Amino acid sequence: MSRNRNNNLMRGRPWTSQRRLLLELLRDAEGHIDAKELYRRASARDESISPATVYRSLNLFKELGLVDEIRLGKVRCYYEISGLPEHQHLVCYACGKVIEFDNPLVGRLIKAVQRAHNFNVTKAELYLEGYCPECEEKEKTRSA
Amino acid sequence: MSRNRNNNLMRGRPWTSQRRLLLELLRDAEGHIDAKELYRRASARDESISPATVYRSLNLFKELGLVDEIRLGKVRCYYEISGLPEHQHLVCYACGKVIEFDNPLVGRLIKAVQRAHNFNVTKAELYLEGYCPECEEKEKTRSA
DNA sequence: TTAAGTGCAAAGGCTTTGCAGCATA
DNA sequence: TATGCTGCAAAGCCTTTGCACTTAA
Repeated sequence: MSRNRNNNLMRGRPWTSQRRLLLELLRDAEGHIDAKELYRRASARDESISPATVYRSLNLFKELGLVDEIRLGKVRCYYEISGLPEHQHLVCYACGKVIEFDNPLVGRLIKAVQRAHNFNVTKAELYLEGYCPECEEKEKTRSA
Repeated sequence: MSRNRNNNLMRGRPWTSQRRLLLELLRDAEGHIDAKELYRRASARDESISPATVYRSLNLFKELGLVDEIRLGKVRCYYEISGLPEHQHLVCYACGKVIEFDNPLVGRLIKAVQRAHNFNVTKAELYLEGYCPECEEKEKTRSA
């Protein structure tokens, strides 16, 4: 069963040990992880794996719709398994903390834009940046 | 007056010819422009300007809040003058076309998140990706 | 068996940095 | 005059690519 499922996932492409490992790590990551960190974790389990394979696999996974690419904060690129419950990102400009949130307005917004521009929207990413309560407090203290 | 205004913009930092040129080009760009393109346009007017200056200036402008950094499509980084009317981006995955739109729901969404997480939100970016009407049509034709 | 994937190392882009000279304030 | 900016060139990062070897199907 797992075999069939993975064949489907890969749409006929070879199901290699590297791909299995990378997909497993992406699943375990629960949230976003960047290519560098993914390579680091993969190396820990298979020390011969190369960065090239990580990048090639991520591009393949993206193409197959297995992962979504997300850009957060300082132009870093993160990946996460597709099909996780939709969520959006709120990033603290000062400390870099990332909060994932979800709000029903996002869905309504997507539908509205979809209708207005006749676009077939396949991906939505809302990125909010600002200061978290703690950093906001520090900021105030410092300027006072 | 222009002198005072620019001194304020720069918060005491020197108002150099390069910075003046770059800010002028950013203003003329009307929308987003990436560092590479900005360098190209700057070179046309001052052939001795260096990429290093462009990057250094963009970082400074960002720091001073004069421009916003925006990530679109294939992890490219764009800049635009702050304070333009807020707008969001809709990108066609197939042809790369970028549509800027605006929707009042965005404002409501920001306020809701702001309240829910007690964040001082300073920037909001909504990125929608999908297929524009033309590419959607081609896609259908091809698979039929 | 054979098409496809992998590791390695090198090349490519974009961005940052060190340094000596130059310009703004 | 004295910070601070600039150009240049080199270094740094991250990502992609060419090639010979290996592996899944």
